[in-house]
Amino acid sequence: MVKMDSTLLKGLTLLEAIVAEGHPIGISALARRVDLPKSNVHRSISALREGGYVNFDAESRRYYPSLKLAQMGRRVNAGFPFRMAILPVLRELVAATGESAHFVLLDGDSVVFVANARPDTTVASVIPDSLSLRWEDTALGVALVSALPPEDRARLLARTETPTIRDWLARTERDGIAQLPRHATRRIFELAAPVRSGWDTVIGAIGITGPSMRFDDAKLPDRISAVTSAARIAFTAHEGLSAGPDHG
Amino acid sequence: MVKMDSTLLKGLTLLEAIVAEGHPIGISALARRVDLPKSNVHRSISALREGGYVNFDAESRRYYPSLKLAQMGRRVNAGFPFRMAILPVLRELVAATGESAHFVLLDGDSVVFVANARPDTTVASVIPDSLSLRWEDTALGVALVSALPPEDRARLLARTETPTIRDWLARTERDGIAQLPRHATRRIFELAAPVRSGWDTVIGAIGITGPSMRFDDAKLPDRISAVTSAARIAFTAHEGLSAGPDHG
DNA sequence: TTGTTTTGTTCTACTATTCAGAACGAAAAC
DNA sequence: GTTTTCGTTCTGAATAGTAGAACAAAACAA
Repeated sequence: MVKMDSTLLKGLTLLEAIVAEGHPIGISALARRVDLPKSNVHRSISALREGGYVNFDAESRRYYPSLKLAQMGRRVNAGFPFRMAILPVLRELVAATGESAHFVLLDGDSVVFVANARPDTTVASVIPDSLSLRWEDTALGVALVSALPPEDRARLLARTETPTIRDWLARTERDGIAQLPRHATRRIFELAAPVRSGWDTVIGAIGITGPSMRFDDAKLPDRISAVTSAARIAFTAHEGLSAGPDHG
Repeated sequence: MVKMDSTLLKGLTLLEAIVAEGHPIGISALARRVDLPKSNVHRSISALREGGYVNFDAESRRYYPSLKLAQMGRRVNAGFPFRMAILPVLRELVAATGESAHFVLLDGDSVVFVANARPDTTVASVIPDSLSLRWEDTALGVALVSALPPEDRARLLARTETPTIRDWLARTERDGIAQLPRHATRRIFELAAPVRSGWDTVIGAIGITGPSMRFDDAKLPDRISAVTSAARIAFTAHEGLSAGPDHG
């Protein structure tokens, strides 16, 4: 076993617990949640406070996360290696199709929108960076999962209740592209393909979205080829990058 | 002096350094940056890795932040007490003016967009949550700074090079509202007022933005009164909340 | 190639820090 | 008024982090 700072790990777990709580929480409740002595939590939280990661509501004597994490999160996303590499590809996809382009990564049961590019023209629906969506709720997610190794795909499938998802997955695997002419709740269409690294492991998905009214059968072949070619060049053009995150 | 986990604090500083770097970085460079022994950094970074906060690029043997922080950041922002309290006020402002409404907090030399609301209609420019902008680049920031205690304002002014900013600040202080008919780079107008707590300390700024073409002198008085009244009710309506973050 | 420097990683004895439970007054709840 | 829960401080004992040396593997220079 590798040596490491257990104190640091415990503190981070504590921070996660505070974040997960979603509202200000007191020492005792927190100690119960993470199963640690009160005095211990009290000391650790002092460090988090000193570091500026949590605020203290003096009136209710409760702790809640400060905005520091939110700002660090933005920086992380902005400088994420994948993002830097993928952005030019997305811009090209926007130029080719005139629609918004997106790149997503899998994280647990969700897809995270790591990078987005949109046309200069006015758009109705905007996807913010690092938005997290259930994979089965978007073509990007379906495209990604369709290309996963069987065991991983099975594990994800076991946890979903969407009845038609298996058909959609099968169609996507056959065509190499996930199509969604009209999103269930948002009035948009989606077109997405998995992105593979040089060794054929899936690392994400790339795709475009736009108003459903622009889901035109005549334009479809061109758009499909634009998306698939974007997926192809996505990482062959940037081989210098590593195989990806080793977590998640 | 209060007792606290110094290991945790050191680890967080390390994490901050990795995030600040903006690109993958090795152990030695990192150790130099934070002025700590290599072996020390190595051990701490193992914990960060175990926690899923940093990834390891095996090829270059360099470390970079994972997307975990980005996702935690989103959660933090979504559940931030200020945000919850201010959102209804913003929605009302949107209803009254038909333009996008925003609430910002000061953080260092920047304003952070903590909460945003926008009309149902299509909008060209969208401000994402927790966007960070230099205060002098937006009317929201000018409104906030104009209401700061003299010493704080002077400190911020000393660090800016924008020549016309003093005039703008003076006008804002006189009128109680910051106006910007046309943004320097983006084609929008801005209208903003400082938000004070019950004890007359500034805690943020509230305002609206929209296309410059809609900066109509006839509508201006109504919009100004809408913004100022929103600033007034912003925190009298939510006295239950504490005075705010104790950091920043 | 060869030699030199820098890198990431492991090991160690020393020491400082965290641990866990008890104890406390102050609020809340009953 | 009593009991429970709360946040906080205090301990000795035990553990975990410290800093420097040592190492092989890369990267660099000549």
